[in-house]
Amino acid sequence: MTIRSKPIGPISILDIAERANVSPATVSRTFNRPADVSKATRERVHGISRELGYRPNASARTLRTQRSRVLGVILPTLDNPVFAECLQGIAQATATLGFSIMPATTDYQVEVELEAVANLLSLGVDGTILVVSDAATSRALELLAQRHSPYVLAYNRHPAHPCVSVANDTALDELVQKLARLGHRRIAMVCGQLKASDRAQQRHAGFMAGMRRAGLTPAPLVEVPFVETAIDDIARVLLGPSRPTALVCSNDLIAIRALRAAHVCRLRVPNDLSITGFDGIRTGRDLTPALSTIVQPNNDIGRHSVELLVRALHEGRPPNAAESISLSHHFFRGESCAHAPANDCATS
Amino acid sequence: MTIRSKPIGPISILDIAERANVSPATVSRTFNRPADVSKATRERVHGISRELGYRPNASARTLRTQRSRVLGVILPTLDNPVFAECLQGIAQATATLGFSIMPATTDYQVEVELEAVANLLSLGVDGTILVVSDAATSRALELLAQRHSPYVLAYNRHPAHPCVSVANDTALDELVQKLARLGHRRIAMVCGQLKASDRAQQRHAGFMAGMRRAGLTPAPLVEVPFVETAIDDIARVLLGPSRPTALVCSNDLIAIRALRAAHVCRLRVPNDLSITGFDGIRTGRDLTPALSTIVQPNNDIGRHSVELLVRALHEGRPPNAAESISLSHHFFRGESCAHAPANDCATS
DNA sequence: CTGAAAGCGCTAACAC
DNA sequence: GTGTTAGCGCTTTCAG
Repeated sequence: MTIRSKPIGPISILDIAERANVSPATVSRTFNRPADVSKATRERVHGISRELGYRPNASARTLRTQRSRVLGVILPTLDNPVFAECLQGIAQATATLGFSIMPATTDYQVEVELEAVANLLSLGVDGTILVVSDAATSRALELLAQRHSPYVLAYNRHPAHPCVSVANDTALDELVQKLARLGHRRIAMVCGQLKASDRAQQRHAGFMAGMRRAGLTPAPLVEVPFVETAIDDIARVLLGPSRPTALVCSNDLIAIRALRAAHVCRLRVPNDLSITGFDGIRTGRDLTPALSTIVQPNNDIGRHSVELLVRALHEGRPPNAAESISLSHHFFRGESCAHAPANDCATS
Repeated sequence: MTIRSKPIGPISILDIAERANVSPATVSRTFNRPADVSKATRERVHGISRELGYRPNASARTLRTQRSRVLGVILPTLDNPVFAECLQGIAQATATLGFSIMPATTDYQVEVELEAVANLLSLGVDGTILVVSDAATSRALELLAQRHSPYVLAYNRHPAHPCVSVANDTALDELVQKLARLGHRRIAMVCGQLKASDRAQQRHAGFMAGMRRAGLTPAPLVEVPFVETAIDDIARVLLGPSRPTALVCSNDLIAIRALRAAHVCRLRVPNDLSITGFDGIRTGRDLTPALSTIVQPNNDIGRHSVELLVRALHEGRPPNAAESISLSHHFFRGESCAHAPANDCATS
């Protein structure tokens, strides 16, 4: 039960060295290259260390070696389960590999992204995993590059950077084809602030391409800037003229609010209206109707980001764009998506 | 657009000192006690630092001062939005106060809690915010105490420790009274593994007290150990003999699955069955039916934990149990909760 | 108001 | 296989 009552002040390598009758260097070796130490001393040192609960001081080690075994993580917000699930994956993978993480959230503000990177740099992280608003114009990435600090983008997808992501555009194109095959003709896309997210832009581009390919005219884009008003904004569209038969939402949080908006408007989902999301957050599967969505492996996106970054670090180099990982997505057809209503189903 | 192309290797205090024609000590003072430096040199030093993008090396500073301005955070999992929302609050508050965080997740395993604390200690955190399985028996807390490392518990509620939490037991007692007033007689509680969470135990205790106070006999406790089987487990109860008219769930994630279970069993919520949760996660409000739940201020729990901890640190002492903060909860009556079905409503 | 010097705890040459 | 030594970048007495 008790953990040992000996040590009061922080224990240092010198304390261990003294008690083990060896030099501090040998203690250091015992931890860093156990093979270079005789079995006898190794066991003695380990024994004493365990007894006193000694762990090498990370700051001193970092200062000396210039490596911290800490990864910075920059995310828009943890209030969106997508990023929380991803961070969970990052936390698990880093723990396995003996790394720690220092996360910061930006609330989608680019100035905060830059500040966060500067901060992480001074904290001495070995590398950074980040989700930026727009990879093409990010000053945060610029700073990282200028400082030659290794990084991996998660969710963002850009040919000039190492990224772990899914094919946002393809996914939406495919989705539109599926909806078209279900008889939908009036399909509207709903998204948050387009300029705050390159993913949303890519998804929108895929949507437009898909509509074109299906020979359909897209309904006007519905932008819902704030969560507070999202339900009202969507309801307004649903009550307007020539209401869509399908709402394609740029993420699951919006899709869930669209579900609510449909309810408010007394529309049945999926009988009167089909709704789809994007992200595959866990909760979506437990909803009624179960949310149809393009599932991306959020935990794995985190995991792979860590693995890609750490692999490069071990090889003493930054990850590069050519190593980008494209993870596969899939469409989960939940109950929120079905055939277009009969009277709307102009199967030409 | 460009961020400056000068510096290649990491810039140190010496570089700044040289260019500013002052000693390193003066540069240090400029950052740490600006008042002790003449306005002229201060501005010169700041100018050059900004120009070169210099930021003091955190490891060196930590090693020297024995303070890192980093807080450790230990949470069960980020897959539960409760903790993700809380971490968001922690991240925001720490950023405001000039601290950084190092989170770790435990997946509710006590050995992992202990390991995480040991790890954070060697990383030199100034303090730790944690959610443990059981505050009364936590070895992680024991280690923290033995090392005199400041900490604050979030969500846990125990008289011997500094905690930021809500009155779990009271909340459930009150809830039961509300349900009784709505005519419910057969009320069952549903929770995860009781032994993995002292909150769940407290909520259960409050439930039992409330039932007693209302003169009701509680239906057998429904324990749903795994998320994978939760819906089936709950459905089984709903299909069994003398089905409850109300399901009181120990958290929102379980409540959402209970909603699903009701649907599977072709029960209408709230007409045939009332369901309540606990936590007040954001998504609950957007569901249909909107989830009735005991709302706790997750973001604020994080914020206050940080503030309590940092205040104590500034005063050079650990937070103590007497400073514990009890935040207020409230019952949000969403559409998932209503009067008991008429035929079951034995208003004596 | 500013400088010189010591040292936080650790690791990595380099000797032995 | 082990010890000696220097120094990572910074802050902090202590002088001046």
